[in-house]
Amino acid sequence: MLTPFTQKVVDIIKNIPEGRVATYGQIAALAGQSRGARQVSRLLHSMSQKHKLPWHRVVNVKGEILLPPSNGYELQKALLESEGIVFSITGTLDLDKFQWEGLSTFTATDDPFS
DNA sequence: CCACTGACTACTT
DNA sequence: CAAGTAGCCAGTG
Repeated sequence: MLTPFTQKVVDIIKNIPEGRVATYGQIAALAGQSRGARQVSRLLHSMSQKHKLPWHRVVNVKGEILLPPSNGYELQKALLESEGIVFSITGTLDLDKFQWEGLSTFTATDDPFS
């Protein structure tokens, strides 16, 4: 049995639109845990396999990939670039441009079904 | 059930 | 600006 928090995190991640990214802390906050960033990361690890989550759209608050080059960094970077995300020379991406607002400012923009 | 671990973040030095 | 510290809490054995 998983907690409601977990369910919500999964749902939120599944709702991240292509070409956008969200931070762990942001997702945690949307799920009701303003301090649950670490749990989000854990959930990503555990649930992504079972729920087929777009874990590559989740980055840290600096807009950079956390994973070490030997464990998926390049994969995530490639996936994000294929969705339109552009990385700067420092290996980070522009959160000002690509960070998902989380259903607040977008609302009807990318919600054709709902 | 208890203890350990961890794709984090914010604050402080 | 870089490094250190504390808080957070669900999964797994």
